[in-house]
Amino acid sequence: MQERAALTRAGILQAAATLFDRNGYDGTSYSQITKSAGVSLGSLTFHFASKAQLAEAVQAQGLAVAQSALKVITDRDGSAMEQVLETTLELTGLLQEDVRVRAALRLERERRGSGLWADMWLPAVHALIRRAHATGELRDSVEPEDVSALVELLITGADNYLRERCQADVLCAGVADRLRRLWHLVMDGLCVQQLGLAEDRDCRAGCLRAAPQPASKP
Amino acid sequence: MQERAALTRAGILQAAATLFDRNGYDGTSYSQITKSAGVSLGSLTFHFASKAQLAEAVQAQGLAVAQSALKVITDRDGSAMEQVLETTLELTGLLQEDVRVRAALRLERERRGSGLWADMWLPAVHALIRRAHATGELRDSVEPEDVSALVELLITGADNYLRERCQADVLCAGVADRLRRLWHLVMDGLCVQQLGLAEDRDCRAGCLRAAPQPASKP
Amino acid sequence: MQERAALTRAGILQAAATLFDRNGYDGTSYSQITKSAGVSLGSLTFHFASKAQLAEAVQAQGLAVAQSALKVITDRDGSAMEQVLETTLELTGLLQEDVRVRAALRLERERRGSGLWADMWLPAVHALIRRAHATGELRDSVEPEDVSALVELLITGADNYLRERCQADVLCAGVADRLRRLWHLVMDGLCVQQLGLAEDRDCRAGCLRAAPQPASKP
Amino acid sequence: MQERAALTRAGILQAAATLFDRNGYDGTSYSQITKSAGVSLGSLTFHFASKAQLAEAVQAQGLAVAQSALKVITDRDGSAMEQVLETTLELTGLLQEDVRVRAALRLERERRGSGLWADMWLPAVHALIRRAHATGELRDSVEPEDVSALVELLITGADNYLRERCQADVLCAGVADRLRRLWHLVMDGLCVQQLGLAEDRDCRAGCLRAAPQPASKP
DNA sequence: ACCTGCGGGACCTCCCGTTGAT
DNA sequence: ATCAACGGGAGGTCCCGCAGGT
Repeated sequence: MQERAALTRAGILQAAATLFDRNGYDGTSYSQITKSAGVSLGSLTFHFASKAQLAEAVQAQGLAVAQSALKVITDRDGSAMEQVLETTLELTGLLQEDVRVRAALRLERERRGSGLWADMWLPAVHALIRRAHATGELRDSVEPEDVSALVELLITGADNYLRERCQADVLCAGVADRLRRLWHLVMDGLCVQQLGLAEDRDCRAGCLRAAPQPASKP
Repeated sequence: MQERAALTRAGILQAAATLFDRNGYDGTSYSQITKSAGVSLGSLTFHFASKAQLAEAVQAQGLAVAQSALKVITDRDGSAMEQVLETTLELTGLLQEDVRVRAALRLERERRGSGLWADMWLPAVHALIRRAHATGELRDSVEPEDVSALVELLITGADNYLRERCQADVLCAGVADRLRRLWHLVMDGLCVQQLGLAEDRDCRAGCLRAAPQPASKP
Repeated sequence: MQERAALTRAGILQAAATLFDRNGYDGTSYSQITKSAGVSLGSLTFHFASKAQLAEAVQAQGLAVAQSALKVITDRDGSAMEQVLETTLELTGLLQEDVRVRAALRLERERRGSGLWADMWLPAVHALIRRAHATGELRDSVEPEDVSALVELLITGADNYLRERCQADVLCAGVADRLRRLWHLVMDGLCVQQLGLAEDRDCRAGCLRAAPQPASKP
Repeated sequence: MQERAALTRAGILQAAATLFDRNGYDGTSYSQITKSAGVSLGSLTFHFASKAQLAEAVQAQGLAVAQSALKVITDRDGSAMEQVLETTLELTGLLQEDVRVRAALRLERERRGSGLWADMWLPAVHALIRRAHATGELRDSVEPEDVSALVELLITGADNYLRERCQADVLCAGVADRLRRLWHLVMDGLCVQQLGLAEDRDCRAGCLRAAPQPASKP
């Protein structure tokens, strides 16, 4: 009966992620989660000994989801800055579509949780940027450290931007388009020559069409 | 005896702003506030009937502080984009120094508070940007609406960036410098020619040296 | 400025009586009273040092009102049982019309207040009943003590009956008529021969037509 | 472990009934109840989500107790008015002995609780009275509706009468006797011929001897 | 004498995250 | 994996002083 347990666990995680994303850590109670996941309180505490552990599991799940999505990008070829652009687009796409990722980011912000989120993708992006700097893709006056910081800052800004504009589980194509344009704006401002995103490898095109994540019970 | 009341009220607001900024709305309790402000619970509820009202007062105060600070900038002359740059620098400076402003922004994000923060400064900035676009200060490929959105997004991103790096009431000159560089990075990317900020009118230079706001009791 | 004080005091008493009657002692708060009476909280505590004292004043006022109304009846002539009947009618009339009396009775029930209400009218009624017993107006099998108890019980029952049926400050003629019939029913059951109430001395006829008491602010 | 839960629940109900009966709804606090029932506050809120729900449960319990006690009477034979008399005696007996019934009645009076108490027994009594009227048991001048109203009024009056005279959980035989005499007084006044209550079916005789309900912890 | 603004805590209802017995 | 029980606060109301003005 290991499968049923895993299913229950996943249901709890999904419900918890949805609620944490919407109401935050303090704003989410056990009773809300049990109600939304359709499990008993005992079942919940069996799988997750405490609320903090549950939050950590939600964070870990969100990070894992994002990490595997990013891996696809870094495995492709392309100029360094193009990869940076694609990474940021992928992250904002995830932030828009996947409650698990959104919840992970929100939880990390609300609980003093030693930068796991940034550690996941910033090092790779920073390496790319350094490479871009070395190969002359960036303008001379630009410091690599500043670019990394700027990207990080823009990602968190985009998260809040999405949070204000979009209801939970409602995709807003307009906002997505705007963010995509903003990314190009910033990137082009930083680069010597303009970036173009090849259509055939635009991973986010698919993401913006459908929501592949499992639906949560209301 | 109006003065004592005003003093008490201000003390409560200051303590509440500090705590709201640090721990958020849900994370701040009446007892914490009373302890920090050194007043009784009865006094607190006399001035602010409910926690929500207190939060609104804190928000209003923060907005007022920011608004008056911004007014100084828009009254000066300078090119449109220079004023935009100064405005963003001023806002990030306030976000770094003044708990009241930080608290106001955080509270608005945590409570569905109908965008008062953005309404305070975005319209003016948007007008400046449109003017810059009309006078050819911006690159041709840049849409004014996108620039406004980008600035908004960067401001909220900067807020979170500061929140992670800096403790409350601790000035981090390094972070301030970095943000200043980032602003120039983005602005220069958007503009036809590079912006320079005249030293003699750099309002933020003073802000980054000292914290003029009243200290709160620990 | 004694007059203004008396006026304030009276206003407070009126408001308090209305609220005590409607919501009971525990269900009525200082803030409700001050709001309804249009006075400040300090003014209230100046006139009545504590809530208990205020309640006692309301009780005393209600008793005084009832007492003076009853005095008119006992000064008239008529058979003993006729006077008992008129007294009960008068009391139920007061209970229906006058919040001050209603409040006094309710407060006495809710606070262990040593039977002042009953002491006001029961002795006189008991004396009348003994006289009726002695003069043969009552049936032989009837004990005077039992009749007194019955009347007392019926009065309190009538109070509750009115409280359920009638909204505050709304006169319900139907209920009044019914109570009058009930009184005759019981009295006639106790007496050797039927009682008739002479029209020209029926004090309650007037009471049931109009509400002579001062109106309270809502 | 359903039994322990049921036991705890019953204990809470018993303690709550005792306190509600003595101090009323507003006058009874959670801490009093937990102390008296010997359970923790969490346990209380587990069984009854709110004070209002607890009050409703106490009311429902009291009504159920009274209803089952009345069922015995209506299943016996006897003249209509005899059954009315027995019903009233039974009700006053319950009001004297059983805190659960007393609490139910008091709670209904204090909280605007849509006449469940009266609905429980008044319809049956009213039917009996109509039958008595049809079969000529009542005097001609008596309206059935008035008799029903009179009985209802007397019951609530008796409740208050008992409340003033008797301490909680203290049986006062004298008062019980007096009430019994009063009932005969009123009934005989209404009827053509005197009622007698056969000794062998006097249900209240047993009630006045012992208190069968479970004792509460002080 | 009369009134007010302000402040002080104790207490109440109830929800929360958590743990034992089974 | 569950039912039941546990306390610890949470926000909020309440009744009431007390200094100061008129």
